[in-house]
Amino acid sequence: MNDNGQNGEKKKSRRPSQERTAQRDPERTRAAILEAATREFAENGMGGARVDAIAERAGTNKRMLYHYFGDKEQLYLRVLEEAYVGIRTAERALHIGDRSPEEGIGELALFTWRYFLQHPEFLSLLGTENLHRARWLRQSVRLKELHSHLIGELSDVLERGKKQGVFVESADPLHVYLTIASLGYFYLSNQYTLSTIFGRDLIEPNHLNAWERHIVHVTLASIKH
Amino acid sequence: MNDNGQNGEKKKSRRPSQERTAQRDPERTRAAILEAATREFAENGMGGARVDAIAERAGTNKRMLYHYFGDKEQLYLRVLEEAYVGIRTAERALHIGDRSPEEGIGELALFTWRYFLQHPEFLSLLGTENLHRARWLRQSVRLKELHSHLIGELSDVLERGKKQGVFVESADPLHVYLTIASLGYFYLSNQYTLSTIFGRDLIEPNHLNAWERHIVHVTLASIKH
DNA sequence: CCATCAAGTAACTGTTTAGTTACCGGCTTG
DNA sequence: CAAGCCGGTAACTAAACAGTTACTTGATGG
Repeated sequence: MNDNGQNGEKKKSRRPSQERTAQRDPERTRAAILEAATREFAENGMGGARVDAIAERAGTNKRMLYHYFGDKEQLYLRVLEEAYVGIRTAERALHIGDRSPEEGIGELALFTWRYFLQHPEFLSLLGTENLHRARWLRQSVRLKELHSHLIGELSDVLERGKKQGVFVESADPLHVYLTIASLGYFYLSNQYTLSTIFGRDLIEPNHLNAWERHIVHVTLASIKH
Repeated sequence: MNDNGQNGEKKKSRRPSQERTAQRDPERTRAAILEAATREFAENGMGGARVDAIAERAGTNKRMLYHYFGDKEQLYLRVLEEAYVGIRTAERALHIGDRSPEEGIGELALFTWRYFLQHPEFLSLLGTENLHRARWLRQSVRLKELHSHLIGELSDVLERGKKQGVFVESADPLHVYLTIASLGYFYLSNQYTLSTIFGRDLIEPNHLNAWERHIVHVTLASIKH
């Protein structure tokens, strides 16, 4: 079908594509690259991730990657942004203000823990971004407004609890969120070194459940009267 | 050029007992490589660290690096091991059992927080090692015995507190340590993304002090009656 | 004073990597 | 149906990389 000497002029003829497989689907290709990049960056960090590996995982090639995302750094930022959008979107659906203050905080703690547990790639991306001192996140314009909602809603719940006399006056919304996130993040993201040095498999279901209860307990114990 | 003349020193002392001109200094070179590697790995991770950069930072060259440490991976493991030895050694000097149970736990929490604060490279190395699922740490033979002392001593303090009725029966030594470490680790290692998304400079001294107090408060609140 | 050996230097090598270029072919539209 | 745009392929390139080799320097003991 493809005749190399079609007009006799030797242009650098390459190997003809023999098996024409998939139909064209820009949206699918783009999404596949993003997902493959998420896995590759999460597993290997920014320095360890390979552009070739991403293209291969996505079932496409580097040309498309550069076409859709510019370069490795822009692709990485895109991955990071999507990861943040993912957790903040799920968080909004919680509506922690609909319950009693105590239940609301417990609910947020449970949600955060379980989200971390189900999205190890998010934790990993955070680790990588912090290794680089938020070099790429700081350039993001999309993410300024994304996080204020969380603190606002949490602040309301705490105020309500204080008025009802169940929470101490000193309870601070950022501190409460950092407490919840700390306990989940460290346990999961450092599970490999921790399991190694303490000789206990932290990912075992019983330990996981015990730690989930512990997070809720610690969070509430630190702000309750 | 520099002829000392005297060769009357016929003691078979292989080492020149004093006053080495320091042109050549194996011990110093070795230490310089280890320190340079610690910084390079902490700043760039395993995948991002460059062997050339380590040699240059150490004021030497790659030949010496490979001569003393074998290859990049062995050097990295060495750096990681030294980091663990550093914190566990400092920890032992605390003797948390010498005080009342409550003071002992508070002391451990304060120490851990301040050690993390003063050794950001340790946190960074932990992050890198966990990204790779403890691939190198698991191969280490030196580190099996290093950590049991911590849990043992902590366990004693908790038992004493339970007998005195100040701590709840459910208090678990590993959970207590993980709580302390979580709160310190997450705040510091994720300070860059956190400061960016929440618009607050977490490394500012007032915030740092507030978090230090918070860690002690949370830790004790979670185990006290 | 010279043989030896360890400390140290610098240029080199084969491979890997991010990013580019040359080319292909289906689809739309004038 | 020709023109050309757009999704897609694969080979290519310059630079960066981990690791090696050939060599120099200087202290020490015989």
